[in-house]
Amino acid sequence: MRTSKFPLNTVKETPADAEIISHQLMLRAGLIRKLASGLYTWMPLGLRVLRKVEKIVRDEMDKASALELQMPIVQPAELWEESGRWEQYGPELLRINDRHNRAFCLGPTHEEIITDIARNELKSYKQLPINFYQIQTKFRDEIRPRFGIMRAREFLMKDAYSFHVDQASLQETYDLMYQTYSNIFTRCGLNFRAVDADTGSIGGSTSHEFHVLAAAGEDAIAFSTVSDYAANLELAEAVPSTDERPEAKEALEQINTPNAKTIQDLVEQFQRPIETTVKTLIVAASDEIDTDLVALLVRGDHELNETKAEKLAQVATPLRFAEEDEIRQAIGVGPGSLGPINLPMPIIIDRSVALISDFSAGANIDDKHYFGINWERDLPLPEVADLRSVQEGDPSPDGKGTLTIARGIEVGHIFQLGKKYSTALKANVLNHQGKSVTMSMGCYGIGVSRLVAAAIEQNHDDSGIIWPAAIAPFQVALLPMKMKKSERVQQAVEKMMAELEAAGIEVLLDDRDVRPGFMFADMELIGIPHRIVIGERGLDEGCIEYRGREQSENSSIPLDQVVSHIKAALTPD
RNA sequence: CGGGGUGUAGCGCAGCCUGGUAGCGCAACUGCUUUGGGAGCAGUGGGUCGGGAGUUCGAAUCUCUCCACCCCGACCA
Repeated sequence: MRTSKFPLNTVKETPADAEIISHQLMLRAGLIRKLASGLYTWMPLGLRVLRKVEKIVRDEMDKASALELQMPIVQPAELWEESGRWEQYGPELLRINDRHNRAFCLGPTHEEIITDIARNELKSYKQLPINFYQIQTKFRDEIRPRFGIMRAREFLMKDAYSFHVDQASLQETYDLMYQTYSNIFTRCGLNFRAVDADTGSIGGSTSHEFHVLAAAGEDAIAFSTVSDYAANLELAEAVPSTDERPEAKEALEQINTPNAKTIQDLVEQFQRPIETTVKTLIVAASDEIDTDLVALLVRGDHELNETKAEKLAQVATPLRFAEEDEIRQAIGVGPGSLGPINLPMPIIIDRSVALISDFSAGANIDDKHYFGINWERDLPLPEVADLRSVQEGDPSPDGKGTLTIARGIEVGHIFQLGKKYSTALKANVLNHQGKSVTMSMGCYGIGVSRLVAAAIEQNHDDSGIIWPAAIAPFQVALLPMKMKKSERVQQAVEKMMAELEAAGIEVLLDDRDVRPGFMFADMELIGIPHRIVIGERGLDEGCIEYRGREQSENSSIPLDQVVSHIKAALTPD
């Protein structure tokens, strides 16, 4: 390909409305253009990258014996009513009426459609297991689309759905998909982690998210420094580093603390170690108990994990912190002096709180705190639960190593759906005994367009994108110096171009009549992994100059060795 | 949807407070010179100042209203 036939549309200045680096670079490099909020055109250069990712995904899915099909984007309301999601899904589901005023929606996902296919087409256990997939445009009317292609309303997704006669078969395919996903992200050259995930509202038992590690990630994930353990921060189990509570040494003492409203104040004014302070958080109670409020206690240096708190039977869903006047009414004290002693409501304490002695907390009297509180001596030990978010350096729950916390971009998610949709839509097959059984289902998604943005988040420098080899739009940038003036350069470039293309290498020849610096800057911005410069200077020695996108020095390569050199550079390690 | 912010040439911005012929840089186009890290000079084209209404002799500028877009939160590939 030649730049004269393949306009690059690069821009030097960063568009004002792009916040994160991948969005900025995708606009600057001319990969995408915005049409409206959350809607993007993939320009020719960007589409080449998208297609490469698609090809890798397709390749690995086919290897895993999944079958590609393609379902409609527009879906009839009836199927969604049958699954119950027409009501459930909310405004993210874009609903439309046709000319006959029949209700449809734009597919945000395809469980209903594929389950309808399955119940019509699959009759026998002999046809199972089977795994269908498609790579197709999805539409979700996101509340707030942002970060360009990363959270767009229209996006490209690979979604797969598997059907099974029993759980064991589902587990087998699930494991295969886990491996397939690992292969896909590895081939795309990404640093990723498979993370234990919340099954949330979709239901089912087991679920993993695949996260690309990058600072711009929207999710915090915790993972072990030595093992495969990784979990969403909301879900990572907080394991105390000690398992015995030390002996009580101090006497219980009520202290005047007129200027201490926060843990920070207490630590600074009274030299109490922060690890022996306790935060008392008052939240709304669920209907399961008689009181309106519940107290949750975590150590002063820990953060309450709202997801974990919400899962407690005593706590209202969604979690709601009590207002100051509610607290005053119930306890007769403001939020700055709360503590477990004489607290007129159920108390649930974090595991680590159960393991401290001689700790400090509010006295439930304005401007007073207790120091030297000890469980069982001064008050009974309340219910203990895992309430806090893990922190960097906490022991890994699997007992191997400690936890590191990083941000991740979710590019894949695999679920064991179980029978949620197959039951709702009555998708049954006959089993070995000739009995009708409801099929079990798995579903497996990859955000194909998001993956492109994630790859940039993880691979860029000040000059622009650094594509991982497998998804680069072109493999080699061929840059002639003063081609218009030099017959010799012209001939050498044409010959080189022909040789590289004959060897199956994707070359972008910059045949624009622009200055060298302009070419270099453009090729670095769009992230071509390998660069060949041909000029009079090198030709005198019978050489070209080669530089990898991540290198800072040129190397000279004899003309007749260029193809083999490039081929070697393109071969994965 | 709640909170914050921005709309002026393809992109980045100034002008608005204090109303009076719409400007700068980049990009584009033409010509000449130049050519190993985003060239120089000369010239050219491009604007319903987000839309509507109002105030005024006169509105990019003041008022009202609608719209679009961006950022923070709940959701998710």
